[in-house]
Formats: sequence, structure tokens, C-alpha cells
Amino acid sequence: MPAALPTAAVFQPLAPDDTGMPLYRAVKRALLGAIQSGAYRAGQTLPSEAELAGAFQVSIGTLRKAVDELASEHIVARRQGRGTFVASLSRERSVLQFFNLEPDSGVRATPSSELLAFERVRAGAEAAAALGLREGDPLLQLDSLTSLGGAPVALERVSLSAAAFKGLAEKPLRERLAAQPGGLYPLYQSEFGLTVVRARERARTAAADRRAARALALPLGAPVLVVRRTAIGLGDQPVEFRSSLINTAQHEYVNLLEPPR
Amino acid sequence: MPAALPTAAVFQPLAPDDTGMPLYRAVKRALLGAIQSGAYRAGQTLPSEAELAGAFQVSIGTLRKAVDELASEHIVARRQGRGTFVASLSRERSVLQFFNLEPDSGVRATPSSELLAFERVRAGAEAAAALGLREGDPLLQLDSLTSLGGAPVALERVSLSAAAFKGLAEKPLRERLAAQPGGLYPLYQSEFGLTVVRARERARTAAADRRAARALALPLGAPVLVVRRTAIGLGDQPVEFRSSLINTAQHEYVNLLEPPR
DNA sequence: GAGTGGTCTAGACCACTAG
DNA sequence: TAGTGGTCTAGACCACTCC
Repeated sequence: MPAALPTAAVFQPLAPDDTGMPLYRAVKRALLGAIQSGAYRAGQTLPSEAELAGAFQVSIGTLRKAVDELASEHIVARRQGRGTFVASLSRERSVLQFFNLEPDSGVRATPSSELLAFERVRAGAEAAAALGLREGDPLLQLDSLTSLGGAPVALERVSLSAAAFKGLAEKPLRERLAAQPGGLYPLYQSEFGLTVVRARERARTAAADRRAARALALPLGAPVLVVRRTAIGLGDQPVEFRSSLINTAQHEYVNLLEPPR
Repeated sequence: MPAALPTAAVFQPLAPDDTGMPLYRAVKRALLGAIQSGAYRAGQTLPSEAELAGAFQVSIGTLRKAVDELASEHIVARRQGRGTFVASLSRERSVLQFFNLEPDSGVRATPSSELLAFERVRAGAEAAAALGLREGDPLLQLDSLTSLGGAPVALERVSLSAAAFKGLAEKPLRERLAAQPGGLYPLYQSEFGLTVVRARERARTAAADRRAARALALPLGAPVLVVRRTAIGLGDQPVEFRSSLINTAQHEYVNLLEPPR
């Protein structure tokens, strides 16, 4: 890992500000920009609060208020006595936040995924819109089967921009999925520097077609849940689009309705 | 509206604290307790920050940090120049937070509900568990049909503790639903002092039975979404349990996956 | 103009982590 | 023991709302 740049090379005192934006928000923006630009990577520590306050020439209280907001948005994490770290997506958190299928038994196990297919395709209208690309742009398309406690629960098709995921190849992906269960997001982060922080899902029902029925061990025409997800990264950019067919015979899709921030 | 009690009658200086809990958290707990106990009701203003800081004998900064957390949990809302208000559930917010069906057209309209049945029943195992009651305890059970832009989308069965909703009667309820679309939650708040702040939902698929097919204008056996919801109030107590059968032919169930707080 | 919440400062001291 | 984030204070001034 390369040594961090000197703080003064990254941050300068903030210029007086026409917009009437509070100072702590300007500080927050500067920090967020540095993180999104890659000057500090997932898991790295930021300079100490005292050092940052000095670089921006603001008081500690103001600096802390900026970091407070970044922490509440899970863009950084603080650890007393150690420092402030750029958010990284642990396997546990990835599962907690982005895998919301729960067996009726209530026992949550870590899901495992098997890669069924890996193709280069051209973007259709829906994937293009979700990923902010144009129709016909090159995509990587992964088909996978996710199981929980040995039973298949979801047949998934993941679409990724080929440009953003340049170098992703079938064989290492298959091996990685087999060796490290916990889904694709930790891999997006470690291999491509893309940290997924939130997602938007839309669900509806459909009748299982032959392919889904076979993969999910359901009768043809059985009702399945269809979930389409757009996952969003640290820089607010779309990272993946995925469509999942879910067997809810022994599992439920759980969702917490909390107040908007 | 009765005049608010003098602040000093509600809040005393905090006793020195054995637990090592930060002072601002103790302040937050005291404020939350006063709100949950009903000393301040939904929509009322709290005493000013200066007054509260004086009553608790803490600095303004500490008092503000306590209120910050309550505000971030949407338990109170601040308005500059006016004061700090106990959260109330506006019709708009109730719809935004607790109605997550979106038409494929993308145009979000306010849902309207029609009361189909109103009964007194005894709690079954599931409703009892969700509401923290015992099997056989008395419930009010409301059946309703929710429509969006004139088209029926959800057939719902709502279970309420008869003890908590004493006095709720069929006729005024029916009239209120017709006159004020926006669902039941604003009514829970204004008539029973119960403010719903969050909910947990579990979704799965099923085939429409005759009753559902007729109400939702679907063929018998068509796949429907079954959502079971437990709604939680300000005091962390369950307020209602509801089970909904949803027609997702022209609508989708949308869900934002955000980082946990 | 009086009263409210919002921002910002400049410190002090505490609790935790690591070498 | 040095360095980090966490808590707490006591003020000043600003922006907004209402009378």
C-alpha cells in the first residue's frame, strides 16, 4: 500500500464561500470529494481530526460535525483511539444490508452463489437505463444461483458495465465465489475499487418459466418473486443492475420501513 | 389544548450517573421518556433549547446533541425560528414512508381505501405474536381494499388490539377513510395518540384465492404478493399487524436498501 | 424586537489503542 | 506514553419566525 499523501497536499484552507453553505458542509464536500476521487481508499485511515482541522483552518468542532455526517452515512467509520477509516464493505455487512431473504425457520445462514454463465452482451434498454449507459454498450452478464442452507432460493442475472469491470474473467470469478461466500460486492470493492453503499429494489410477482422452475426446484408456473435491483456506489454512480427470481416457498423477503433521512 | 406544564415540573437536573452513560444520552432518554409518557403530544412544541439546558443543568451544546439524535430518529422535528416539535405523521409522510407501491407509469398518486368489513375477533397465533398479545385476546379486524388511480391494488386485513383502540367504531371509520384518503396512520395518531414511526414487512408470493381474485380483478390462481407488516410506535410498541394481498400486474413494490443506522 | 434554532469557536478533559 | 476519537463547556454571532 502506498504511503498516504501529506494532508496539506490533499486539502487546502477553504475559500470564502459565496453560496451561504455552512462551513461544515463545505468541509464535508471536500472530504467526500477526496474519498470519491480515490485519494483515500476503502479501509485506509484519514488524517487525524486535529490535522484535518488545521488543513482546512476550521475548529475541531466544525471538522467533527462534517465527519459526523459522513459517519452517519456510513461513508467513513470512526474507531476511538485508532482513527477514522474510509468505509469498507465487510462480508458480514454486505450480507446484512443487501441480502434480505430470511428462511421461515428464522435461522440466518450465509448465502452461497454458484456461477452458471458468464457472457459479454450488449445492453438492453432496461440495463442501460439503470446503469446510465446507452443501449448497445458492452456489458458483462453473470447468471448465478444463490442457495441458503443448501437449498436454491434465487436465480440471478447481474449486468455490469464492461468498461467499469474491465478484466473481470469467468474462471477467477467462479473460484472466488466458491472460496469466499458472501456475494459479489466485497469483490467489486477489492478488485475494482467500487463500494456499494445502497440500492433500490422493485419487486413484483410472476409465474416461473421452465428455466426458473428447474433451477429453483419448483413446478412450472409456480408464483415467484421478481426483484430488480440497481446498486449505487460511494460516488452516487450505478454499479450493477440485477434481476432475481426468488422462490418464496420456504423463505421471505424482509424489509424495514424506516423514516427517510 | 391544555397549556404546557412548566419545564421545571417535567425535567429535573440529572442525577450523577453510575453507568458511565454519556450525559447527552441521559438527556436524550429523559426527553424521550417525557414524549413517550404523553407529557408532550404529537405536534406540540418542546421548551426551548435554552430552557431545557437550564432545567437539566447541562450546556447548550450537550442539550443540542441529545436533540440532534432525537431529530435524526424523527422523534422530534426542529424548525428554525419556531421551535422543536414532537414528531407528527403528516398524511404526505405517512404515504411516502409506508406506502411503497408504485405504478409502472411512475406517477405516484395518493392511495384511497374502502372499508369492506369491521369485526371483533379473537387473536390468532400470528397476530397475537406480532402485537405482543396472547392468543384469544380481543382484536379489531378491518378488511379494506386500497386503490390507486381508481384501480384496486391491495386487499388488506388489519388487526388492532381492542384494548388499545377502544372506541373505534365502524361508521366513523368508514366516513373518515372516504373523506380523508391517506390511510389509517394519521387516524391512529389523532384519535388514539399512537404515532407509527417504523414497520417491518415480510413478503412472499402466493396464488390468488377466489376472494382475492375477485377484489383485485385477477384470474383465479394468478400470482399475488403477500406482505405481512408489523407497525411500531414511538414507544417501540407494536401498533398494528396487517396482511396485504397485492396485485403487481401494473404496480411494483419498491424498497430502498440503505445502510443500517 | 424578542425569541427560536443553526453555526462556529477554542479550549479542557476522558476513554481507548497501540507500540 | 503518545496519539486517536468522544464528551462537555461557555460563550458569540447568524438566520429565521412571529408579533
